[in-house]
Amino acid sequence: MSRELKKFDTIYNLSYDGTGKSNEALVSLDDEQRKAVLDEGGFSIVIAGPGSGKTKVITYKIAYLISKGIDPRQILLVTFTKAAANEMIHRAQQVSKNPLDGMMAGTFHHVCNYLLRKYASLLKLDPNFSILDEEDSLTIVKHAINEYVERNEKFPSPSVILKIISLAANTQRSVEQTIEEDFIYFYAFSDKIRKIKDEYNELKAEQSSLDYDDLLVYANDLLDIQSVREKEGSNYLWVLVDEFQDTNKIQYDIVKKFSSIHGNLMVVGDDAQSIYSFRGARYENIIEMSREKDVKVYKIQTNYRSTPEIVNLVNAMIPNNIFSKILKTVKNNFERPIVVSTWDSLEESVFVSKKINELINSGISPFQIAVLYRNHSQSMDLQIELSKSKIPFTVRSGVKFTDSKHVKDVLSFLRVLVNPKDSISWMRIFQLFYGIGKKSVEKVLYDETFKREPIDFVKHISQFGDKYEKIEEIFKKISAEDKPDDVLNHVFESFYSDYIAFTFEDRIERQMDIKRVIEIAGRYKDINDFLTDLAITEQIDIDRKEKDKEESVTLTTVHRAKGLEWDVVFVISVNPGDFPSSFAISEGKLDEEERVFYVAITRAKKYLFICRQMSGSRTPYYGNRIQINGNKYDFVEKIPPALYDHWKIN
DNA sequence: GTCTGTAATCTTTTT
DNA sequence: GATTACAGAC
Repeated sequence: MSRELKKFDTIYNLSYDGTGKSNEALVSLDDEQRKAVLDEGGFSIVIAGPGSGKTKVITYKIAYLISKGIDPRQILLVTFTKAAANEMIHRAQQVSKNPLDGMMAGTFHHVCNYLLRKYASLLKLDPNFSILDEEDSLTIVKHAINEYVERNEKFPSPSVILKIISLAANTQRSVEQTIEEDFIYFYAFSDKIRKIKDEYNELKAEQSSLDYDDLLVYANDLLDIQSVREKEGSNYLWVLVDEFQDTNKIQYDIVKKFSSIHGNLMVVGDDAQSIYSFRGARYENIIEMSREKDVKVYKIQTNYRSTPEIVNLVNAMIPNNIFSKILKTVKNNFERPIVVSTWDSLEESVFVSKKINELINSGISPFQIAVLYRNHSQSMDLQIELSKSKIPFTVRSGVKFTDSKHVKDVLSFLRVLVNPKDSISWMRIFQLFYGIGKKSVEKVLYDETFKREPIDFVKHISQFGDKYEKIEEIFKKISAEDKPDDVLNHVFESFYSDYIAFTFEDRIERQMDIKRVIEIAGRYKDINDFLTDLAITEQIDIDRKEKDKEESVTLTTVHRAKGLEWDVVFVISVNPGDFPSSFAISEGKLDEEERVFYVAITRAKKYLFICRQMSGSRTPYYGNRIQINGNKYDFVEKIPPALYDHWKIN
């Protein structure tokens, strides 16, 4: 492990202005934070409790490195979302007053995508590959299933198959091993599922398409090539990884390879906040790494976010406390968290909505209020209630805008232009035209000439019949070299606008959506850049302006609330079966649910309301309603009663 | 072969 | 509640 940095014995070296005279920046860090920032190299882990200034540590770390003369291009920052990366760069820039141009920062998917486009030829990949979302992947899996599974044969559903294939990739295990360890119930199907996976991979290769997992898998393979690892690895003198508790096996491997040359790696995370095990995340990565040789472990455990009352409750609920953390608090006493019991979901919605109204009237900004829930459907009643009360709200969970049919339809045109082999998109396009259904699509897709030169072929596709005329017309006017918004504009004006008007009830909204897509596309010169960003950047806000967001209450799943904070937080539907989910109860995966709950309650700065329904959980799908009284899966039962006030609403 | 209306099925979390 | 499968009309 090389130590490229000199040891610095004073804290005066980091400055706002880069002159080395002011120590203002470092003084604003506490002792725990400062130790982590001043770490001089090698492997280190920062165990960061919620609200302990983790972002601050990373941003100061970056500023510190830059003040030592390290080129921003020598730093690789991997974060959980693109938004987090942007935020950190922005703040690091403010601290250091130095531009951070050229710094590599983004999610694993961003970093891997970058590598793959750059070195595609080494893996015999088309650099213009499409990125498949879950729906696309599922479509292909279904095709693969048809190859091996008889009609009416009893078999796990396509989405389960995809889940198994995906988990296997993320944990770098074989399908058989994955089934044995995590899906034992499907043991009898192991052989067929492996065949389906092979077929699925072949189909993707034929279409030059990669799914989300492939981005990681191929990038990891790429870094196994010595020349690539050495070239990329020596680019990065420092590697920083945020939310390390949510990295999975393959991501951990990628990190190791990136830092294999210089050996300066700092990971930041909190094992108690690991909530992505369904895609292979292992908080054990932190523990494993902490046991490696020469690793330094820093703990930052002072909570700057929440009131002492909230921190007390949080401390009582820390899951799998391996590093025996206990949060310290710095804020003044305020109010105790409140457990609110209502009869059912409707009553709960009415309560939350009324309370929000009160809080807003007392001067709290709607922007500082959030409602968190375990799954999206739990927000439906509340959405209705908030609308009735005319309380503005923004929903972060649910179907992503870019997943809606109309948006995917128009994007398909862009996708086939850059990657003509993308038959998933061709299918979508063809079926938009009246009179073309599944059978016709197959006929075209299997046509030899089409297979060879799809784009040229569609310019004469009307020889297949009159119903193809419109397609021919459109493709004569658009090309891969055009700007993305020009292509979309043409598609929209020449037919898709009419298609919407003819097909959908909510035509105006959908047409507006497409216009907004075109507007966003206008920020890009290159079609592929635009498509890639849409595919792997978490949220493209489409229907709301920044100003609207500031004036509205946030509704979100706990998963999407990661890293965020609000003055007022309502956690709703904390009923056994809802939260923790019935799924987790039946699978015996309660520890992860506890961590999700922990993440939820640690988002609150001043007011925390934990809402539960006495009528029991509303998950009829899994059979019996689960009674709440005395239930061992009841989170509220686990909180010492002295730490909260109880309100009973009726 | 395609379109359309209705019945059946499934429902966690996300890049 | 949303997607999918199926049946029957064109």
